[in-house]
Amino acid sequence: MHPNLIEYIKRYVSITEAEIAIFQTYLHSKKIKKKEFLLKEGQFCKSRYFIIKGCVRLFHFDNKGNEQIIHFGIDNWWITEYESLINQIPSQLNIQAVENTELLELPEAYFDELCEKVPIIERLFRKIMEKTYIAIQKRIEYIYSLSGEEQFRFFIDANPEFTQRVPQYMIASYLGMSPEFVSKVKAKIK
Amino acid sequence: MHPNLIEYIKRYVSITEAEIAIFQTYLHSKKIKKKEFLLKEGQFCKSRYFIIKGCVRLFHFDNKGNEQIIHFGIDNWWITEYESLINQIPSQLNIQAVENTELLELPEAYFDELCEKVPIIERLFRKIMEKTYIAIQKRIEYIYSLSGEEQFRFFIDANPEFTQRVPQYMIASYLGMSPEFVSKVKAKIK
DNA sequence: CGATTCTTTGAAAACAGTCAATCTGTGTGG
DNA sequence: CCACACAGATTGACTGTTTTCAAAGAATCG
Repeated sequence: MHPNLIEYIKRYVSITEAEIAIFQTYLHSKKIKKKEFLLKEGQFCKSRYFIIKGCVRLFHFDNKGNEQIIHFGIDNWWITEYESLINQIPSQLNIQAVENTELLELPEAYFDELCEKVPIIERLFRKIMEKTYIAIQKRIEYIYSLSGEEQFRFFIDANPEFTQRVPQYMIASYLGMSPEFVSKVKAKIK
Repeated sequence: MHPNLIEYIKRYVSITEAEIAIFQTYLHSKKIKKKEFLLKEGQFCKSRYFIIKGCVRLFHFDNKGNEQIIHFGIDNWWITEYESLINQIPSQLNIQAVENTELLELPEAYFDELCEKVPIIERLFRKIMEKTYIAIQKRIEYIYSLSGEEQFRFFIDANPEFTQRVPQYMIASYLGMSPEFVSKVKAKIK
C-alpha cells in the first residue's frame, strides 16, 4: 500500500500489517490527466478515491449555467460523490482533475465485504466522516459570519500553497464569488 | 428502547433484538425544557443525543455578537457537537431547546466499548454520517446557487410544518438572513 | 392588562454581481 | 525564437439584492 495512505490511516485508527495487507487487495491505482473526469453528471459513482498526489474539483452547473465548485480534493484526501455512491442514483455532480492526479480506487461493490473482513475499516470511515463533517460545518459558519472579502482573506491565509496551485477563478467559484470580485479584493490587499 | 429509535436504526442497518437490548443499556433518557441548554459554549460535549420529540438549535455568537443558528435538531434526529465530542475540546457552540424536548443520551465514554460489543453500531453511525454529509453538502449548493428569496421559499416548501414550530427570526438566522428581510419576502409571497 | 418579545414597514446605505473593455501571461506552431 | 491565440486576470461604471437603522404594530405570556 502507498505510504501516504498508511500514514493517513494511522492518524485515525490502530491497524496491523495483516489488516493493511487485506485492505491493499481492494485498492487499484489510477491516474488521470489534468481536465480528465473521474465522474460525469449522469454517471453512477461506484468508488471512493484516495488522492495520492494531485488535485480534483467536484462541481456542477447551477441554474444560470455557471460552474459551481462544491469542493476540492488534494493530496491525502478521500473524495467521492456520496449521494450517487450511497443512494445508487445518477450523479448530479462532476469530478474533474485540476492537475495530473494519482489516486487509489476503492470500489464500493466490495466495501461491505472489506468491512466484514477488517472491521477497523468501518471505524476508519466513520471517523473520517466525522472529521469531514466538522470541517463542512465550520465552512457554513464562515459563509454566514464573514463578508466576502473576509472569506477570501481567510481562505488564502489558511491555504497559501493551494492558492498557488489552482486558478483564481476556481477559488472564486468555490467561495461563491464572482472572479471580478476576487480580483478586486486581491488588489485591495496589496 | 424507544420505538422511534428502533425504527430509525432499521432504516440504516439490520439489527437483532439482542443487539438492540445491549444498545439499550448504554442509553439514558433525558428531558429538557424550552430554553434550557443541552450544551453551553466552553463546556465539553460528552454525548450524542437522539431526539425522541421536540426541537433544539445549535448556535453560536458571531463576531458582531449576533446569534447564528448552525442547524436545528428535531424528532428522530441525532444531535451533538462533533468538534467538542471528537477532539475533546471546549465547545464553541451552544445547544438549546426550542421546545420542551425528550432525548436519549448516548455517552461517548462508552461508545467505543459499545461498538466492540455490537459492531453494527459502528456501521450505523458511519451511514448516518454519510447521509448527514450529503444533506449538508446540498445545503452549501443551495446557499451558493439560490438568492435569499429563493432560499427562503425553498425552505418553507421543504419544511412547511417546521416553519410553524419555530419563530421566524430563528429561520432567518439559520438561513443567514436578517429577520427584516425574511419578513419582506413573506409579504411578497402573499 | 402590562411588559416583553417578535414581526412588519420604509428609507438609506453597503456589499457584491454583471457587463464590457483591456491587460497579462503562457503555450503552441511556424 | 517569434508571433499569435487563447485563457485568465484586472478595472471601472452601473445595477440589484440584502442589510441596517428606526419606528410602529402584533402577538404572547405571566
